Amino acid sequence: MKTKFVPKNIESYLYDFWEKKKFFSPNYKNKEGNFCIVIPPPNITGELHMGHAFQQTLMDIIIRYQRIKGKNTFWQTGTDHAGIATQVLIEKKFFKLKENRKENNKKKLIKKIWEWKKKLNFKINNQMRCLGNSIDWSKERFTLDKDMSIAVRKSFIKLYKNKLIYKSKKLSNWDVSLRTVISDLEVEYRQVSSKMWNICYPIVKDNINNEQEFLVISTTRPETLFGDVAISVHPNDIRYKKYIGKFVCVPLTNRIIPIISDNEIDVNKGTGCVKITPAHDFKDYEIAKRNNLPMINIFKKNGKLRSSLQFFDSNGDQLFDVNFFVPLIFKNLNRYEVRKKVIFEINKLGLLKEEKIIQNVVPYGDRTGTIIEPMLTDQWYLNTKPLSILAIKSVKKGNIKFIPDKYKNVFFSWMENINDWCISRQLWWGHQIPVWYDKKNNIYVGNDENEIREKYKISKDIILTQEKDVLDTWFSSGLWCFASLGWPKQTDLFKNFYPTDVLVTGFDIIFFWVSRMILLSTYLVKDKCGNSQVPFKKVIVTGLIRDEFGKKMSKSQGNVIDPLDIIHGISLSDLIKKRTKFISNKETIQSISNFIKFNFPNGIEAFGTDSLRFYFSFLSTPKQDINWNYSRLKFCKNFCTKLWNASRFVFIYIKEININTENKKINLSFPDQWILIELNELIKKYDFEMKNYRFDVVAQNLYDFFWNKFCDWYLEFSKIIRINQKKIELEGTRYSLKKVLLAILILLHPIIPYITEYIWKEMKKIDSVHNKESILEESFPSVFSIDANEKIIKQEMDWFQKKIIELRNIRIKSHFHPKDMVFLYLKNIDCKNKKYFEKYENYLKKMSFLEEILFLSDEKMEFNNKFKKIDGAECLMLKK
RNA sequence: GGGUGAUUAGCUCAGGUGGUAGAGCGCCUCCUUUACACGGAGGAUGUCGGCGGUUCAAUUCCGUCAUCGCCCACCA
Repeated sequence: MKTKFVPKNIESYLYDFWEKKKFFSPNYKNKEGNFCIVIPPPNITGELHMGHAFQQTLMDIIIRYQRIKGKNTFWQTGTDHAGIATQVLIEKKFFKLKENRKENNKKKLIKKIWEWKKKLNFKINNQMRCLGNSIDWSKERFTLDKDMSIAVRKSFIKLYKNKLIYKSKKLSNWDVSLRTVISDLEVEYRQVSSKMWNICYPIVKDNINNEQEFLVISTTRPETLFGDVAISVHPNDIRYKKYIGKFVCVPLTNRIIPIISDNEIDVNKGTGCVKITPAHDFKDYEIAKRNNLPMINIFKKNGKLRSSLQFFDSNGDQLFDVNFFVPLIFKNLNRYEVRKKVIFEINKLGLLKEEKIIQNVVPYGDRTGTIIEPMLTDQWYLNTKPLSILAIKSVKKGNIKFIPDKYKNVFFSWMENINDWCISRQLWWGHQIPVWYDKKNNIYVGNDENEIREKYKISKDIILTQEKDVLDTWFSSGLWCFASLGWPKQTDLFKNFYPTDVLVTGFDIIFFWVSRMILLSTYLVKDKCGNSQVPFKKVIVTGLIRDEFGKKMSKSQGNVIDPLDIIHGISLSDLIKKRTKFISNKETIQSISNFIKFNFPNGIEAFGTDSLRFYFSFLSTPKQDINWNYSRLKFCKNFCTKLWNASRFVFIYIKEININTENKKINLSFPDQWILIELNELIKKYDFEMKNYRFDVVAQNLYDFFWNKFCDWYLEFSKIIRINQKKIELEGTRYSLKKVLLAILILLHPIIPYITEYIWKEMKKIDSVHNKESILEESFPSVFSIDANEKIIKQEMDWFQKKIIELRNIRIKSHFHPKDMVFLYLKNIDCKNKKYFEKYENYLKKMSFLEEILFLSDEKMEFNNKFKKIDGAECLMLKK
């Protein structure tokens, strides 16, 4: 073994070795049962970030642990097509925004995305290999695979047949830049300061001679006045009660609309008068439905004002288009230009009462960052309420457990207040909805056109066209747990590994993904008895890794830490380039470069995968936010180095004392017994904490045992035994060293696979007793039975270690060099302690560099107050 | 507004079922000793956010306040 531990020298070839030998494939011979994890499929939009690396490491730790425990393990991998995110990315990257989304571009774009997918998939898989993920690559899947499509269609058809999927015209979240609808979850509300205007609406006089009166409404969106259908006040608002039932004239458009009352109006907000724009506001939409008001759509799909307004009744049925309500000057303007102009014109008319700045909350599309426009559109919905009952039940019954438990309540509160899920998207990249229309817009749902024609006996003369919309990407992701295993086919994988055991994911996608998987799985997948199947038995919810200062890592902040850079290292100049790549502001670039130059003057050193993985296991506390911490990462690398060096020592020892200790009754000395007792305790704790998924505690326990017990004490004992050269002792120590090191390697292997495999192989070279090829074939270390009173051994070791520390202290206080040979005088020591001193004299002398231990009674020697106290005895150290 | 989490050594964080506070880094002193200076030996440092309560005993349980965070809802 080389004297220096260099991660890159061992990591790359070991992964190839594992892969070639197919160690990661399911091995149905194992008797301890099956164990499966499906990966949360990374989006093909980009390479893996620290969060992925973190979560995947935890998954790999679990998988490797279960494998060593004798389970037949399988880790399903794959990637997600990530509908919106990917299409946005490719449109931006390769197509000019203006020419996109024309039907003749569709093929080009899809082709480009597939090329991109291939490239990214390669990169992502390579990263996963670097991380040491024990994945069976032959089973890799993609959410747009043909088999996935089968599962998607099967699910859609079943849900449609059972009347849980329906098409409807409703107010939906419209992203004008993407020109698609998005679901409630994809809307992100941001606190912003915006302008609020008070506008006068003239009340229609019931008598020509009456004075002109006005109702003043408050609005942040004056451009929507073209879609006003009423003014509403609270029925008990004494200020406005008298106007209820009268009419106002909408400024600029000269439409007459009624003044109505509604209990939902808040008298304290704005002026207490609300303009009702049902086609562009969710609350107004509800008010319109309650009060049987019409709805007016005023925007085109790109957010520009329509020249002819679309009128609908309160059920969403289109009534007529009217083209004389919008003045020519507003034609073809986008919503913000309209807003500006409306205010300008209204002011000109003297109808603008007030303008002020307020703090309010505005909905944005989470992928595009554009303000969402509520619009009346035809969309496909999944009625989630009936499904949620099954989902809630399976979690309540404990068939699915959340870890940490608190997330259960997050899940319940969302499930109990769930709204119908809008599953259609006006995009190209995704699963096209399996619905066909004839000329009369009759709907046919099925696997393909031929099947439908046959089933409904539709002649070839009738043209059928497929629904152009695709499904929300989360619809297919929601099937991932079972569809990736082969469902609806009863494949070996599905039969053996479903329901899956553990899902490791972040709290940020509990609603997007975890909940939807539970919803769809419990409804769609049943066991032989017809009981709902859960997609996974446990969900481990991890925290989010932030930078050293607790800030979210983001490209625009220039604070992203790339897991590969930690593994392989990166030079200063490359690091600066990488972190400033997505930033345009020169000052920001400068400050980021300065920060990097100051903190990483030599770039980032190569820590290697194992160090990173050991570090990750320390980070896996049940916290919501996890701060990056270089000093701990460094410590983790030091740990690997220590393991390397300690192993080297053990090998030197084993080689030198070449006694065969196999199949032989071994006499264990005091330190041997002690370290094996400690190892037993470690094994028990390790198992317990692994089952609790407290990898931080596992790592801490392993560290503590290995460093503080094995290296600091046991190896020191072994050196003394080596000096003593007593054959019986040497045998015992050689045996124990081997047993303990092997156990440590196996226990550490799930966390730090490379270095443990490497050392294991080295160990095999020196002292081979079996024909296993890899540490992956080792079994979990069993607890050793010790032929001694464990309690007494531990007590005496405790006494011994305390004594050594006391002696070291006396040495330091007496200003002796650590290796000076000294005489130790003990005066008036009690019997019990004297017994121990005599019993462990040899170890004490060697470990503390004592020439002699001398027991004195009172009279023989005066210590002149220079003595220190040990166990009540006076103690003096003198140089030879 | 509803929910939820956090507050422990200078920094980053552990502390299942209450019983004299732990780790890593950092700091101070000493040591290049034949596995390791990415090391060894020794040391300093905490009224465990504030205030109340339960208890023989509370960092741990309950209440309350303060500060910070997250999630959900919300374009008047």
